[in-house]
Amino acid sequence: MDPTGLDGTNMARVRLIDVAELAGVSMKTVSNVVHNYPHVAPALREKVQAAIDQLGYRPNLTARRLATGKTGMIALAIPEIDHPYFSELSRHIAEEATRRGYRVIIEQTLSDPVVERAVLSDREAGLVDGVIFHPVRMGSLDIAKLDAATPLVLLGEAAMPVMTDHVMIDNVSAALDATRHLLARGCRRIAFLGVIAADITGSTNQRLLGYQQGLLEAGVELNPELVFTASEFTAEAGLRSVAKALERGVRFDGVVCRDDRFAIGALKTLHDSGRSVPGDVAVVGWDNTFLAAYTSPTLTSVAPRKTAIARAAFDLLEERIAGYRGVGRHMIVGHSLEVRESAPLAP
Amino acid sequence: MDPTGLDGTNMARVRLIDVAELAGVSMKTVSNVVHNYPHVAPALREKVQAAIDQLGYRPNLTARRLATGKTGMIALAIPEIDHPYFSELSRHIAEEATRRGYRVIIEQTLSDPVVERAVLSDREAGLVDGVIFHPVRMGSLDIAKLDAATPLVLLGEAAMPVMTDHVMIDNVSAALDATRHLLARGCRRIAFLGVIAADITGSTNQRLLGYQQGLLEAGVELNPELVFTASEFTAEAGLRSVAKALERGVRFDGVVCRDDRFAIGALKTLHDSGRSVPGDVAVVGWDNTFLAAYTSPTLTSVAPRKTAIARAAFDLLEERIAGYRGVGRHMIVGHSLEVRESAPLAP
DNA sequence: AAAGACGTTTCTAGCGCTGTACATTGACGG
DNA sequence: CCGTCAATGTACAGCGCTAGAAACGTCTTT
Repeated sequence: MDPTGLDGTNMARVRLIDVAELAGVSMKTVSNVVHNYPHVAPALREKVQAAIDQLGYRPNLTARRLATGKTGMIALAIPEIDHPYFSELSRHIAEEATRRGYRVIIEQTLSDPVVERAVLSDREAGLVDGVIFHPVRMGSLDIAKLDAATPLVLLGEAAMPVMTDHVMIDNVSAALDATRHLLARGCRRIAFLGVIAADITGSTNQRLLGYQQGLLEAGVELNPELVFTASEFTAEAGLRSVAKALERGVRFDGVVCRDDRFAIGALKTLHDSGRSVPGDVAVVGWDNTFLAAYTSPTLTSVAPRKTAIARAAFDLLEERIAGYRGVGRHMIVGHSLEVRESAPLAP
Repeated sequence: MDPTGLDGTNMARVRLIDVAELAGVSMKTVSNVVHNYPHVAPALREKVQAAIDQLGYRPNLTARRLATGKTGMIALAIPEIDHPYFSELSRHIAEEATRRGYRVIIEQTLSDPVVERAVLSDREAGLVDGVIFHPVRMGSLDIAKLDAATPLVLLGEAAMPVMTDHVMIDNVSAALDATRHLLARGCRRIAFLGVIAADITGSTNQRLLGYQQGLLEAGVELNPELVFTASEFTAEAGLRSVAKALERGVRFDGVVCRDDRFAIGALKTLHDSGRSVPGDVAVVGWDNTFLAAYTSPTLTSVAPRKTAIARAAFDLLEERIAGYRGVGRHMIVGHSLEVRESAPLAP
């Protein structure tokens, strides 16, 4: 390796000490200038700054981290980066992170329990100051067992260990809102899409609960045949699920979907089968991803306040980073129903 | 700070030396075990491993980085995380990264030149081993000027400095394919959506070029009125652009869209105005994001091979990381036309 | 039995930065 | 004229890990 960089292969990095020598001061003084420490004589500060500029010095963040013990990074662990809900959430998290001076490492778990476990183990590796994690397969117990020192905030409803901070929306009440909305339109045979056999996340159950509550309070009888099941969380599966129901001759005039992707699948089947939305069937989605605004018809959707989720998650995380060690806080973030064409306001 | 962790506030991290002491060996031996160095006596290895397990030791990655000079991280800088194309690309990059043992820091530039510049400066901060960057506002010159030591690979067509590696698809030929496809269906009045006034990226121009070539070779006259302009890169803007053309009475039987979002906007306007797709107008999108499969009708779309882009970018980046300092390589990645309902094969 | 040869383990100097402890200076009051 | 204090600077010991050099057996070889 040629530290002179003459051969262009290994331009030696400029270090603090190089700047110090050029400026004729100590490392600490340079460091003080870099950090805008107030008690540096103006003349010296100028001289040091000149040396920094001349050499093009940039502090080595890794070294800084080792010295300070802070990494300035947080990990965001989500099932899939390119799921619209998660990519939109990621964006809000990324923006909040920038605002608060953190960088974000994205970890894609693909809902793989092994990966989920690995993500949590990383907490201990000194890589990040904290982790925001949306678990799918790990339960409360699994998470509680890995009681690492690194702050952790959970998203979603899959697991809610007592000791861990948590941010979520009130799924029951949101599903209730969606169901009431359809009821107010006059729908009486309202379906729920969909239950998934292998679903370990609590979300679906809570949403189903809200849906049932809604029917109950309107005096509409629960009809098991109207609870559709799907094989997996994809638009395709939602499409098939609705198609099968239609084949079976199940009749319904409204659908609450646990997911925009299901809703998109539903819209497509309904459209392909010649039904009109919302004329024949009103459809409500969930997550209010940007897709909802561009389907035909546009999609009424339950809208979790993603910005608020990001902010709340960071609030909790930063308190943990600052040293809070108390019991887990469970934070409920607001939601609304974004009303569009697939289920407009009551006529 | 209480290193005993008795107060529960600052559980001391287990360090290499702690393990070494417990096992009664040197740090290096523990390190050898951790790294699976072959020449460690089985008995010792076992003893050390036991100590590691007992203490729950996990190496401090920051320290390792400082010692080795490798961070094992790469930065991915993209305009928007939640743009479907970029979120899908991110996923492929993330998976390729995992495969090759890297972690990914996501930087969202929001197409802000200041942020773009900052991202490139980070290259020098020793934070990452390399950067994969999809520039929008920075030109070749700007990028070339910041000749940092950290490896860089560019994506997209906005800037192509001679010295920098580059991965892209052949936009001209892809647009040509799309146009030919419509021509083969019998379309003769084919529109292009859309040109953006403030567009600094070369992509649109290249796509426009391919579109024009296609018309030319089919002997169809170019009609400036069929080149639609949009105010920004959103579905909404695409929608308005097509709506305005319809209002003006512009007639067309096909549209090549430079972007799936534009295509979605187009589909929506056409649908709302009572036109049938592909009956009255055939539509081709671009990027083949997952949206394309779930619109009604489904969307025929130019499909860059995102997996190949991710792989190529990493190939180039790893060569740079390994020490390659030659001129920039410009890698063309394949594409295809994913044919769906909005523009089916010729009847 | 001495000398190599080799496999195994220890020693230790960094990696670049931070922060504490300490030294120096000059201003100011008594 | 000395002591005190605040304002500035310097020196240097870590942060936890890596990796090359050196040391230490142990086993052959002569």
